[in-house]
This record gives sequence, C-alpha cells and structure tokens, in this order.
Amino acid sequence: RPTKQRIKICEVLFNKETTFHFTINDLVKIIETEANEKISLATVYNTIHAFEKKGYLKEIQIDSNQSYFDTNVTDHHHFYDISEKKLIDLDQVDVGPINIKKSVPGKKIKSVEVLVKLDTDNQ
Amino acid sequence: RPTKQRIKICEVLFNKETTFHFTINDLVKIIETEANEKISLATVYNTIHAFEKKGYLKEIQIDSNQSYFDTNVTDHHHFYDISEKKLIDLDQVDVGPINIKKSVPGKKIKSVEVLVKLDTDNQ
DNA sequence: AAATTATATTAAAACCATTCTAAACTGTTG
DNA sequence: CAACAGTTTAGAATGGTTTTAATATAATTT
Repeated sequence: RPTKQRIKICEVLFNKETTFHFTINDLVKIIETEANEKISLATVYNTIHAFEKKGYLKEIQIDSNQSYFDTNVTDHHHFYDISEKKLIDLDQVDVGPINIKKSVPGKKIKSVEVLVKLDTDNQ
Repeated sequence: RPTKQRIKICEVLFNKETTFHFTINDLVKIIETEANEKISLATVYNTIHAFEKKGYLKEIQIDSNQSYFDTNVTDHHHFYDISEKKLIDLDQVDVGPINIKKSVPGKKIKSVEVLVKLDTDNQ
C-alpha cells in the first residue's frame, strides 16, 4: 500500500506547518512542479478520496464545479473569498454555538456547516 | 422579452402555493410532462440564470455535481437530506442568530449560510 | 402591416471536473 | 522468487453546464 505516489502526496499534504485548502488541480501542480514528477490524475483522485474516507481530509463543497479539500479535519467553518476563490478557516469559537431548533422525523443531524461568503470591501 | 418559454417557466416556478427547491433537470421534466412542451436545455439555463441575477431565485450549492435552486429568496438556511438528495428550508429562527467574531481585512461579509446535513436515523 | 432591429431559442458541439476501464505495474506474502 | 492482490496509468466515458452559430420571435420603426 505505501506506494511512491501516496508517499509523495502525503509529503505534500501533511509535512506542512499549517493546514491548508486545495483543489485536485492545485495538488497535481504542486507535485509536478515541486517534485518534478508526473502523476496520473486518476491516482490523485483515488488517493484523495481514500484519505477522505479515512478521515485524513475533509471535502468542502462551495462551487458546483470544483471540490475543495482541507487538511484541517477538526470541526470548523469557512470564509469563502468570492473574488479570489480562496477558503479561510473560521474556528467554531469565531462563529459561536449553533443550536438547530428544528428537527426532521427519522433523520439525525450529521453535520452543521457555516459558510461565510466574502466580497471585496470597496466602499 | 416575455416569450412563451419564459412564461411557462414562470408558471411552473411562481404559481405555486409554497416555495420549493429544484434542479435544472427537475424543471425540464416538470415542463415536459406537465405541459407536454419541448424546451431547450440552453433556454432553461439562460432563463434560470437571468432570474437568479434579478433576485427571483436563489442558487444553493451543496453537491459538486449539481446546482439546486430555491424559489424562496428570503434569508434562510437549509437541511440537506443526504440519502434522498433533497433540501428542506430552515428558517433563521430555527438556527438562531449567528455573529461572526472574525473579520478579514479589506473584505466584507456578503452572506452567512448554514447547511445542516441529515442522515437516516437508524439507531 | 411590412420592414427593421434587437433579443431569445435551439440543436449540436464544446467544455471540464470527475469517474471508469482495462492493461501494465508494484509491493507483499508465503 | 512466484503468485496474488492491490495500485497506477493513459485514455475514454460521463454528465452537468456553457458556448456557438443559425433560426425564430417580440418589439420598434417606417
């Protein structure tokens, strides 16, 4: 299981000081420039999805035409900078407690996600 | 501007007692069965986007491979039923006030969206 | 009401992120 | 080191969305 490709991806993702956000394309570019190695798109998708299932990554859906991933797997929320198409972490503390006062019969809450969209403040 | 196709779409969307959620595909199917009329996908996309820009519809992004639209354009949040892929409205009252205690320099908050994901409660 | 103009609709092609496929390859186990 | 299961790969397929270029329609002018 610990193949060359997976080791490389792990290095890029988890040998950083801070957590960060990326798209599949970002990741491929990082690997191909930083490491000057070719890697198949399919492998990246496979690996990232495997990591996500294991809980090493979180998928964040904002845009209907691209998935973002987060190496920060703790419970938290996000700012989304619309013009730069970038994500910024938002701690639970910075949002405050959220108490959902409505429930749906036969269903249980799996997650509560807050997305705060940001625009340039050109007053 | 008030073409046959636009009138038909308006009827389907806004002559209802309640607001509702739909995908482009849902809408095309409704029009083609309920009205037995053919309508081009491109027209539906054009019209829906035009309506969205005018503020008659809200786009909701959940799934990275399909956009949902909401005829409820008031400020509110959503439940997302994962297994049924359906949206359910969640009033602001049912979520409570959210106060974002962090800010990003040069950016202003455009929207705060809460998405509560639901799973089947098979205890 | 015909002619003109601007705007909409359409089918089909293009796009692009993601997934699938089937063959080649690699790490592991005995 | 042989055999197997799991992995990688390039390329094709998928599917929602957008674009294109031609045709049609509504509004405006003559």
